[in-house]
Amino acid sequence: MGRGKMEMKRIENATNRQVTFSKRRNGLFKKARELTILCDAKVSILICSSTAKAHEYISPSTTTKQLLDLYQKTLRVDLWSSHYEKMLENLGAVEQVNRILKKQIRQRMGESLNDLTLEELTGLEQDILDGLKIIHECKDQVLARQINTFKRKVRGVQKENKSLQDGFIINAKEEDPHYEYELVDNGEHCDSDFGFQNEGPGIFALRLQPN
Amino acid sequence: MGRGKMEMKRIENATNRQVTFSKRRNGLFKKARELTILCDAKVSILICSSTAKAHEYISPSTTTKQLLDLYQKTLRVDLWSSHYEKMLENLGAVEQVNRILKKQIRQRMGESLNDLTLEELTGLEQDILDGLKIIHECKDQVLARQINTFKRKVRGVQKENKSLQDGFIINAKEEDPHYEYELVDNGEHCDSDFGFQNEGPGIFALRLQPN
DNA sequence: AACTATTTATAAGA
DNA sequence: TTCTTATAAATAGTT
Repeated sequence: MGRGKMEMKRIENATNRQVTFSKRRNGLFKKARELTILCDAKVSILICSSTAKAHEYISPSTTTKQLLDLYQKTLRVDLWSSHYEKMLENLGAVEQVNRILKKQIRQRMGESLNDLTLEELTGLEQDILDGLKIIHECKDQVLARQINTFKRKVRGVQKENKSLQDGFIINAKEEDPHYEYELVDNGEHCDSDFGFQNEGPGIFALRLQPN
Repeated sequence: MGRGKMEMKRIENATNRQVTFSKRRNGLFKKARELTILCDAKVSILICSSTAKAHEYISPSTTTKQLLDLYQKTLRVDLWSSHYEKMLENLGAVEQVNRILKKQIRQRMGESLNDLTLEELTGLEQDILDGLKIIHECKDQVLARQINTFKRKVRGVQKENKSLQDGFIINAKEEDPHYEYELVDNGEHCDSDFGFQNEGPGIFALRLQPN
């Protein structure tokens, strides 16, 4: 139908193929629409073009899913089951992992210990001690960092004070030559809450909740 | 296309409707077949006629299910969702829990600590110490129980020995009246592997594996 | 996207 | 259903 008979084989020219696809897809959908109206049928068309694009026609007043259900029912096929099974399997596996993880945490929190042997308890204890050691080291590092930061800050402030003092002392000396000695401070025994300013009283993210 | 223009509305005569349905269904399938060949596309057509009969066209070298999957993927719809929405949600939630649990365990093992504040580290440490304390208590209880069991056993054996000794001593005294003092033992400093007989060298069930 | 020469689909009738 | 055939519709190639 057109200027010359078409040979029934793949159109090699990609542009022509794309154009023909568009035209014929529209034609197909039109035919489907007509069938729907004239014959009171329900039609679903799914097309994936060679460029992997999806196209769909579905009769009004129905859905692809409805039609699929009807189709499965009358042709006695089951398109869902493999999906369903896969997902169930997946869920089961994840839940299993979950149970194991929860038990590990419970045991690390001192629950569900009754069914452990002495050797298992000793192993658990050792694991916890290992972790604790690393956490201690980490904490020490954090503390050391914060102390250094604080020291730097103090040194900065001291320097600033010194400058101010120098100016001040020049003035003070004129009135009282002993004034400068009362301002000396080595800055090491400060009880400031260094570094904690922004951490607030929030809930500790890592406090474990048994469940 | 035929003798006279068709009005686009349901054909009321049931026979005519059925005949037209047959013809047009074949026409539609033929068009689908041509589209498949000419344009290298994959086409699926599902039709449910007004008499609730199902009819299907599917491009060769594919299946309805394959095409549905492809279609869903490219159009980002999920036909299964109404079936599996809950399950998916469920899976997502369980996976989320899983991730959190894994992170907690990792942190208790001394990993992933870099993003913790000093307060969080301190909280984590305290949690671990709390758990450890309970585990120590539990271990002590297990030990105490095993020692008691052992003591009972020893006492039983001692009693038995005593009976045997009594018989033996009666015989021994006749030859050497000092013999009985060399057998006295309070049973407290035994280094037996009491209670470990059935636990073998197996892997400790609770040694945590990171990841 | 629009045109048009042709092919194709199909409605009605047999 | 299938065949025939007049006619409507679809569309390949072109612009």
